[in-house]
Order: sequence, then C-alpha cells, then structure tokens
Amino acid sequence: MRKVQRVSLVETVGAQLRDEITSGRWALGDRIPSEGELTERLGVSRASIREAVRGLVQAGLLATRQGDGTYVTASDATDVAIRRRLTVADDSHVIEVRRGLDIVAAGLAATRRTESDVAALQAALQERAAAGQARDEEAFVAADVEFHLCVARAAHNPLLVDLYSSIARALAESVRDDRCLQVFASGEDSWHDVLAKAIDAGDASVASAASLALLENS
Amino acid sequence: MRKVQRVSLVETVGAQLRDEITSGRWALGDRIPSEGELTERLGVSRASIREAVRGLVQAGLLATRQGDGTYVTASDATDVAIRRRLTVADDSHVIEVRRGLDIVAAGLAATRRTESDVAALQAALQERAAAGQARDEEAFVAADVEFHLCVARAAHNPLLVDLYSSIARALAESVRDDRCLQVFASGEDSWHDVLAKAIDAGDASVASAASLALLENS
DNA sequence: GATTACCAGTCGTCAGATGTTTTTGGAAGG
DNA sequence: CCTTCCAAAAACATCTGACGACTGGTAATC
Repeated sequence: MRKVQRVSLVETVGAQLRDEITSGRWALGDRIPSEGELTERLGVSRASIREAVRGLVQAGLLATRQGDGTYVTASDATDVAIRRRLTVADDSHVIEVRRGLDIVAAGLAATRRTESDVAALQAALQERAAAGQARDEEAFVAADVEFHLCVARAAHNPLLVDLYSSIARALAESVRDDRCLQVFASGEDSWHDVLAKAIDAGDASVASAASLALLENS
Repeated sequence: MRKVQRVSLVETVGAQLRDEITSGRWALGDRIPSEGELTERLGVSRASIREAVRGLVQAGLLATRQGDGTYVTASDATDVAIRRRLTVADDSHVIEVRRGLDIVAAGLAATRRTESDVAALQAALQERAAAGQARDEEAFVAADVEFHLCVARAAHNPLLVDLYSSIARALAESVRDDRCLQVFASGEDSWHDVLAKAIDAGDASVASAASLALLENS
C-alpha cells in the first residue's frame, strides 16, 4: 500500500505557477494573470492564490506591483538564492571561489571534452583575441567570461555549470575582474592558450595547472 | 525631503519573523506562536500573517503542520536553497565541485592562516589519525570532513566557508566519500599531512598542489 | 495641445466563518 | 494500575465578501 498524503492546496497552486515559469510558458518579464483570473481558472479562492504567489515572490521568481500586476522576475530559484548570497559577499571572495571552480572545471574538461566543446573553446578564444586587438574592453570581458563558461560546460557537470554561471553573471554585474583588464592592457596572455590546448589534448594535469597558474598570477 | 515608500505589511511581518529565526530567539525545532497569537501580538490580520509565514515556508525556514503548529526547520535560507539544488545533482558532480573549493581553500589558507587555524588543523588531523588507528569508520569520516572544513575556515573567506559547509553536509547525508574509505582501508595517507604542513609553512603553491593531488588520486 | 479628472483593473488588507487534522485529557473498561 | 476509546480544544487550511490603495489609460477640460 502506498502512503497517501494530503497535499496543501496552496502548494499545489504554487507548483503549477512554478511550472508555468520554469517551462517558459510565462517568460521573464511577463505579467501573469490577475488574482481574480487565476481564482476562476484554478478553482480556488483568492486567498489561496495569494499565498501561493507570495511563496514565489519570496523565492524571487515573481514580483508584485500594487495597482498593476504580478510579473515574472526569474526562472530559477537556486540562481536567485545564490546571487542573493553573493551580493552580500566581498567581490574578492567571490572571485576566489570562482577560480576554485575554474581549476576543477579545467581538469574535468580535459578528460571529458567533446569535439563541439573544443570548437566552442576555440571560437571564444578567437573572439577574445579579436576584441583584445580591437581594444574593445567590453567585448573582451564578455569573450573572456564566455571562454571560462565553455570550460565549465566542457566539464559536463551540470551543477558546476549552474554555480559557475551564477557567479560569473553576478560578478559581471558588480565589478570587472582586474586581472582580465591587466591582461587586456598588457596584451600578454599565454595561459588561456595553454589551457585550451591542454583541454584539447586531454591532459588534465596540465589543464588544472594552467588554471591554477591563472590564479597565482593575479 | 526624503522619499517615502510604502512597505508591504506582509513583507514587514516576514522580516520580523525572519529576524526572530536568524537571531536565534526562535531556535531550530521550536514551535512558533500560533497564527492567532501573532495576529494580536503584531496587530495585523491573520491573512497577512499567513502570507508572511507562507513565504518563509517556501524559503525552507519554517514548516507548518495542520492541527499542530508551525516549526522552525532552518536558519539560513541560502543553505536551504543550495542543498535543494544539491539533492537533485549527481553525488559525483557534487564531489567534483567540493574538490574545486578544496583546492582554492588550500592555497588561500596557506597565505592567511592564523595560529589558531593551524592548531585546529592539527587537532583535526590527530583526531583523524586516531580514528583510523581505532578503525572507527564513522569518526574517521567526521574528522576528515572537519579537517577540510578547517582548511576552508583558514582561508578566511566567509562565502567559501558557507558553500563548503553546505556541500559537505549535504554529501555527508547522502553518501560517504569513497576515496576517504579507501584511504581508511589502506591506512596510507600522506597528502593530508603535506597539505597541513604547507598551510602551516605558508606555501600556497605546495598547498594547492597537495589538494590537487588529492583530487587526482581519486 | 497640454493638463487635469476620472475610471477600471489590480494588488493589499481585513473580518468572520467553516472544515480538517493533531493533540490531549479524561472516562470507561479490563 | 494500565490500556483503550472518545470528545473537546487547539491549530492550521480554506473560503467568502468587503474595502482601501495604487497604477495606467482615457476622456473631459482649459
């Protein structure tokens, strides 16, 4: 026999709303149906709707504006929670954590990369070099972030990718990485190439070491 | 003149409840006052109380039990959120991320450790060795986790400590680290000592390399 | 044409009532 | 004395209806 368990109405409604968001049927920035409409569409009272919505507001997925409506502000609760934590942390500390993820990603990428991973790495690296040549600071930073994200993706570890992208985006919003800018200014930069080549060659030790070197050079 | 801005009653109540929890006045496992009591104590309607509570339930700080009451289930929303993400991730992926944090923690610990940090490391290491001698598997794993947590603390990076302890605890609940058990079985284990010595000596390169070696030996 | 006044829609809050579940205390029975 | 059973209390779950506050757009006004 299976244990039957009563599920709260509010939770059910909350799950449905959450599903609408994560599935993308309600996209970022959309205004969701009014409480009244949800009431009749879901067949529960307005109070229950409100409680469910409140839960998602707390999670950071929704935001309500009195007199206007309720809007979708994010699609991933974990990402919101992590970035909330990051906003109260020192940027330097965030950068340190990011580099830890960099190192492990590099090692794993070397052993698991596919051909398309390598291609993406090469593309990002070229983009990065081109931006450096053109002295386009913004594009350079973006390409640099993209390169490291490609490394994370090549590690084929979804958790790592999630954490890394949360951190990378939070950092991009708050501060630019000084090291990146230094390299940008000097034009000298070999470790990225070493890293990419090591991943391509499948040499985990060299890849990790190269990423570690990036850390020590800062 | 200062810009006045309306703050939602529910949000105010939610902030107060949250404060009671994070401050420790409502400890883990405590039953909080009933909705009726909160209603008269805070001077807002029961509906608003319920919405605020619902928000904290969603955040994982509270849990309600119909017919019984509402209980404190956690004190840190970020920790809850991260561990929710970890429960849907492969254990292997979690371990990989943890090791990335290990490496960066080791390097930072070497440059920032204080005397008390070193003392804590030594204590944990001794505990670990003693448990290994005594063939006490449980104590060995606990001491091993404690050792690595000490390394993280010695890095003096609050974010790192938070992430690391969330991950370590989630892992401890779901699975034992095979590597630890192997070492436990074989009795051979030099890298932990190398790591501790490097941190003591303030040698960041050796510390990181030792941590990296721990990773590669798995 | 620009400004103002109004209005419909939407969220915010409240009060009261009823249902469901858990706990608990006491009464009945062994 | 102990166990079992039941009823009442306590607490959360849900609904209904109402009113207030705010926003955005529209129509009236100057």
